[in-house]
Amino acid sequence: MTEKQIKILGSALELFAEEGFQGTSTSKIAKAAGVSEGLIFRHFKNKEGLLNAILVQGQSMAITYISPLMEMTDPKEMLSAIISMPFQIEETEHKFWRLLYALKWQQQKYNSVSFDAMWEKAQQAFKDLGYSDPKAEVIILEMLLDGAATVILLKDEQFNKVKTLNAIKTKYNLD
Amino acid sequence: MTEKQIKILGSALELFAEEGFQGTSTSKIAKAAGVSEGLIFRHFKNKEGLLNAILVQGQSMAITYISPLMEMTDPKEMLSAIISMPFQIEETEHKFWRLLYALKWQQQKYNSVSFDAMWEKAQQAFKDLGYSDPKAEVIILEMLLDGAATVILLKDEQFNKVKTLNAIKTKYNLD
Amino acid sequence: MTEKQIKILGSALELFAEEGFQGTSTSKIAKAAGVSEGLIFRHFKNKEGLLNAILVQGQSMAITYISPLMEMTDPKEMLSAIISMPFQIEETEHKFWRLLYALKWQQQKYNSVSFDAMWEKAQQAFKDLGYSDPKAEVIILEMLLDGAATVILLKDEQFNKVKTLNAIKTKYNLD
Amino acid sequence: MTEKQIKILGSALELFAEEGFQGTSTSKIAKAAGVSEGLIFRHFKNKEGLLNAILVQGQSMAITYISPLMEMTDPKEMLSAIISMPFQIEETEHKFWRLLYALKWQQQKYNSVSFDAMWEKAQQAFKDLGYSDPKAEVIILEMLLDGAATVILLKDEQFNKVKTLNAIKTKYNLD
DNA sequence: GATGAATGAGCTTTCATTCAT
DNA sequence: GATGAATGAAAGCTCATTCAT
Repeated sequence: MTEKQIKILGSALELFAEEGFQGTSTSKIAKAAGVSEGLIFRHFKNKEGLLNAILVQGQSMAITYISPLMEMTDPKEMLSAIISMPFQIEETEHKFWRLLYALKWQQQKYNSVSFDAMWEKAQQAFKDLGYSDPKAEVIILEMLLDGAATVILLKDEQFNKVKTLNAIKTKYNLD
Repeated sequence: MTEKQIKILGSALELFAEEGFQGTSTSKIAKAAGVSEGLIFRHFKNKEGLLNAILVQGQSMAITYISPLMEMTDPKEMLSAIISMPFQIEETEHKFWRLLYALKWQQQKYNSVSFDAMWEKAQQAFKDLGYSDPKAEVIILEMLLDGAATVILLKDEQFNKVKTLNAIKTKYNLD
Repeated sequence: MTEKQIKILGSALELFAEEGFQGTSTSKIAKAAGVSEGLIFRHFKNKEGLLNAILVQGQSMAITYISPLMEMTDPKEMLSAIISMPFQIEETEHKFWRLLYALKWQQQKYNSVSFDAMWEKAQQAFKDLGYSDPKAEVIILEMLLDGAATVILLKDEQFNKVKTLNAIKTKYNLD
Repeated sequence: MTEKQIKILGSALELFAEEGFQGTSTSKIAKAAGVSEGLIFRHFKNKEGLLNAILVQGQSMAITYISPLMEMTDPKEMLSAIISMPFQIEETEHKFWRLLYALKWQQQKYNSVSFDAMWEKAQQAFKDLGYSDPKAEVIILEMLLDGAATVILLKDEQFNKVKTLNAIKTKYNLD
């Protein structure tokens, strides 16, 4: 990837996250990246191709997150790690997740990042810990973390992250 | 409101919810409503005016939901009612909430529907029930219900709503 | 058809005929027609839709030419009329035929105007006149008239039309 | 000429003939030739330079056709040879002639291949054979052969070439 | 000689909006 | 109130061409 390609991807991510995919024009992206508009299409074919490139990039980042979880053996440790995830989104990745969460509502085609395997393991963990309905438990945890991510991505710093995370962990007897 | 105005609002809501505000053209709305494109602008001035009209309409509907909660005195009953809310979104309102949730990500200006008063009461309820950190408790419940609504609005019927609702209520000792 | 639609069709025909379909930009057409560029698309959907509209218009004109031939009973009269056709293209229709002949080479999809029925009758006429191979005779006549039209449309007035027409008629014993 | 230059010329001819000069992009040519786009411009300066190179190439081929005719002394033999020309277009040259015929309609600047000298000789031949109006006779023959070439180049094999050629020769008492 | 990144102008098309009727 | 013709700006995208390597 050339320097300009990286610049384009960066500017596009930023703008897509802030103003939406449809709300961002390719000319705006080009200007923000300091690049001719044509170059976007030469490298990514489409506006959608540009989006896909961002998504692919993010996906490999997401895998970096999930894979260590998949190798944990202690159920408590694993659940704790899962729960911590949304609370540990780094500044640099913030934009990507904001985009991904926004896209969920726009079209069903953008489910690129899949956590299915992780939830499977979580269900096993709940079973190991003696929960009576592990399946329901996973659904509830999914909801909770989805909501947590939403709040963190949209109104970060309007609440105490550490305290909230600990409170959740306490609910699951993980501290 | 004339019949045509209602038709416009209905088609707009449907399309905005499905394809996004920016992703929906006024001509598409006009066609769907069986109305000339000019009429939209005569009645609602703007595309944004159309969105606002939908939002206002929805807000009064939302109030219908919240106000009975505000008059409940029993904390358990109230919390139970709050928790049930996302699980009871009716078919007819589905579109509206989908739009509202999607808009959250697009721009910060669309926070039209506010539940602040409700959460205030919820905090009091948690305090009454002897929770040690009612504030954190409210935040967690907000997250959980936001996540529940998300899942319900996006992949409805891929899980057992009744069972999940009951499981949550059990967690809060509400059954 | 509104006045502006007619203007668009007229300018488009002129430009397409002179500079080719691909060689003519919609903005040029709009400017020539004294019309906003958007209007072209509102009325004709596409650049290709515009071309089709021209072709349809021309087709009905062509039928005006052919239908009287179809009712002639005297074979000599009919052949004479067919042969005269390319030599009688009027100034106003010149542009249309130039476009049609140019399009033949571009894509095979533009065979809109069909003379099949006419050639069928011509074959019968040759048979009636005792020609030994009417089928070949028709093919040759088709070639000759196609070539005549080409020359007339491309380098009009570089030769004596009346004299040439008469010479051809003489060849077929039609004078 | 390097191998790549030949490849470029070949692909360009093919595409120009099939989709027109304006309808063919340089990038398409480059791709078809398996060559970088820049190379086209290094070798031929322009898209138009590329066309000219093709035309020059074709012209020398055309001369190969015409020059033997110019040395014939027997008028009948010569006319017979002229008439045969369009019916003997070889597979390999098909593309070139298609392009040349298409270009006639696009712009007047592309009259590269000239047969003037040949028609001059044809006129003399008609005179020698006692035709009353050799000039008109030449014009008619030009038309006929132009039409023949058109039909052959556009809808080859939809008719019997040999039979048609013979029928024409018979008309001119050349068999 | 050859590549491929990069450009900028121009292309077709869409879209929100206005206005005469 | 309602239509539909009309606009002009901006959108996404293509294309011939240049240039550093």
